[in-house]
Amino acid sequence: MADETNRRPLPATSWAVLGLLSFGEELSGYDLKKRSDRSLRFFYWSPSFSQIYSELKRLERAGYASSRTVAQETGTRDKRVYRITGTGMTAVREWARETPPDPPVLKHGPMLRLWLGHLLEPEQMRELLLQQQEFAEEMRLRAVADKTDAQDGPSQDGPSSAYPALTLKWAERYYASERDLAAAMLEDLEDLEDPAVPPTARGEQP
Amino acid sequence: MADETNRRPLPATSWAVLGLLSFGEELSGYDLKKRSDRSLRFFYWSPSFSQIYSELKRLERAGYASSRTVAQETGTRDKRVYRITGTGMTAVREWARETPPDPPVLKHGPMLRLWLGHLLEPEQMRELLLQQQEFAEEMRLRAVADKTDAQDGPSQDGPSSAYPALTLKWAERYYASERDLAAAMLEDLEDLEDPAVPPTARGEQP
DNA sequence: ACTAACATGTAAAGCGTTACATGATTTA
DNA sequence: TAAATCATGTAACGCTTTACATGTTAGT
Repeated sequence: MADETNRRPLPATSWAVLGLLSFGEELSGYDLKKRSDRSLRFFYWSPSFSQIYSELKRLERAGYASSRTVAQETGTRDKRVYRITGTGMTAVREWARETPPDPPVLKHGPMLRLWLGHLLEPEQMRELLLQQQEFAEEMRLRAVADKTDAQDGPSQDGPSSAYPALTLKWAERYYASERDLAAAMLEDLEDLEDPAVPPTARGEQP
Repeated sequence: MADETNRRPLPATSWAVLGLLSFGEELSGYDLKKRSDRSLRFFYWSPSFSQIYSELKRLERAGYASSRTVAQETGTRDKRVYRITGTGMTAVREWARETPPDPPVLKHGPMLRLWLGHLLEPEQMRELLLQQQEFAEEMRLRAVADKTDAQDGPSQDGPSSAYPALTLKWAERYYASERDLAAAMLEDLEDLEDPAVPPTARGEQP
């Protein structure tokens, strides 16, 4: 039963978790965290285990998900699995359609350091940018891997995995760009430290 | 005097605010919020007024900043202005040099909606992407404007504004890419909805 | 037998926002 | 003289993480 005492709108994270369930599968908190790391992670952040567990409780309280315990074979262990309800499908659909998204937020730690370049040695700035390139390339490769995973296992009925695949394609390009942006800034940095060759003198006019 | 009872490491936001002070100016909380909106905002998020005020108190308690009240002319109004201390400069320099940055975090609300494309109408997805393009272009233009502002007003002594300008240049490219990524996804979406012309048949072979 | 990974949570604490309160200054 | 902006905070609240607690399963 839905507990309708909570009239406050749910935070985006709740909808993200309910979104993971909206593909129709019955999943445990642990499963949801893994799915989250392979999808949400690339364009939204992936919530911690403990938050996923508490979001699931909230969703159940709201009537948007139902749970049951599953006992495995002979062991006494029981795991709790969640499934989206009809009410939940209606609610998440309405949220996705009607609630205008907040502007994207970027928290870019490395760029924060580079902004404080007057406190760093040039070598440290280069190091930061190289690490950033590596990170971006690694994320890009993971997005590619998860995209092919999602396409190879189209599973059964459920909704098409076309849109998740589309966002992973977006992520692939996003991290490629992130990688190239680091490379470009590396060049800008060299121009700055070597004023003998001003940037306008490179690659202009034959 | 520094209150050394607090041994916990400061959160990144504290360093960001101290970073704003590390350029040497004496600034009020209000000033800092404005600076933040014109620099940090593009690659890190801009904290709220109330958080800036509480961060300033924490920085003063830690001995990293000092404040004094300034009375304007005849009015009884007094404003509090902050300046970084020597200890503060040392601390923020060490933080920037020694503390490895967390990986960049992106919270992309529009992409979260698009990932749930099976809950939306195609027209709504197009609308989301168009708004995203607009947003990205607006941010890009603001970064350009703030970059020229920063270069035109090199002010007096202080550290060079070269590194802030560099990060604004990065932001300019970042938001240009964000804009183009939305356009690319718009095309992918059309390919998806019109399977008569598969994507591989566009622009390949003569 | 031991270790790593699986699995499910609770508790405490801090981060960060929104709403609220207050008052001065400037502009229309 | 009314409204908008400048300016400085406090209080309440909720989001989110880290640390902790507990036990199972699978591999070596």
